[in-house]
Amino acid sequence: MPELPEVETTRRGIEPYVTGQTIRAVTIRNRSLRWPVADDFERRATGGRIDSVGRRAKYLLFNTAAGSAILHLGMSGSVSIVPPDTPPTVHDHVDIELASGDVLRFRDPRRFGSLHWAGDALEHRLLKDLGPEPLGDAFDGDHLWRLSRGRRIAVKPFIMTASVVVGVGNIYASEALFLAGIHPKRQAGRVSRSRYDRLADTIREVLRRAIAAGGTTLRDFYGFNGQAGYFQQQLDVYGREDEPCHRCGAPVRNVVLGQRATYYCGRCQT
DNA sequence: AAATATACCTGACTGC
DNA sequence: TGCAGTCAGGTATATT
Repeated sequence: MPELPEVETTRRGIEPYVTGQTIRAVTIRNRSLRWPVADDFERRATGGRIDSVGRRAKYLLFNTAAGSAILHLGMSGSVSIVPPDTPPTVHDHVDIELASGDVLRFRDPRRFGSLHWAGDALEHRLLKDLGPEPLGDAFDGDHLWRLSRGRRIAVKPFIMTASVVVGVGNIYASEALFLAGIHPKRQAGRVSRSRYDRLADTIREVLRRAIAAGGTTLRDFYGFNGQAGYFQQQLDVYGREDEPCHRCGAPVRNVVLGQRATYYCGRCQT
């Protein structure tokens, strides 16, 4: 399941193959993604030169002078670079053929992903109201503390809210809260300023480490070249129900919080 | 306004 | 072996 580290791993993987390439053709085999792909996507994208491959939150941005393709991998999406004339398989929904002959291929079995075109990607409705990048300068403990005052929502769903901070998905939310020693059910408005400083640090730390490890492969995430990430080997709590806490040895607990599996140590996290 | 529920989808897994 | 049922989860949107 792509979270920010998986998307960033993908971005870095495809960047050398895509940057500077002109889009020769676009083939969309299935437009029924999370939102239907616009009818004019092919026309607007074809012929443009991809000057850079960017990322905002978990959206990949293929930037041309005329605008950007905005690709979200959803839960099960992946992109790969394949040689010319590689036959598509059942869930290969979009091909972007480059001047080099390589094809940028989007596969998404569950079709929770999406593909848009925008003249200015950052002004697109899906992007314009997003919170700061967790690895950027605008994100710190003070930001979390200010936004959380008076909020009764549990801290875990709070840090997973896109208008608060982007890119903190279910796995890394549990991990960051463990490292910060904060109970996931604690009300966001009742976490102290100093603990938010610590939490901002652990969010950055866990995301950086996961990017360095090539992402987390839990079920069906693989990088652009089919390579598995290996951050799952470093997970402290996620998916470790009843196994001993790495810090104190107490069994890791699993509860559902806001419809999401949540893992934590009942002794270390308060 | 904030909190919570819903919708989208299919592969992987479970239990019979 | 097969089948029905359950679960997973990102996130915009609808509902409370």
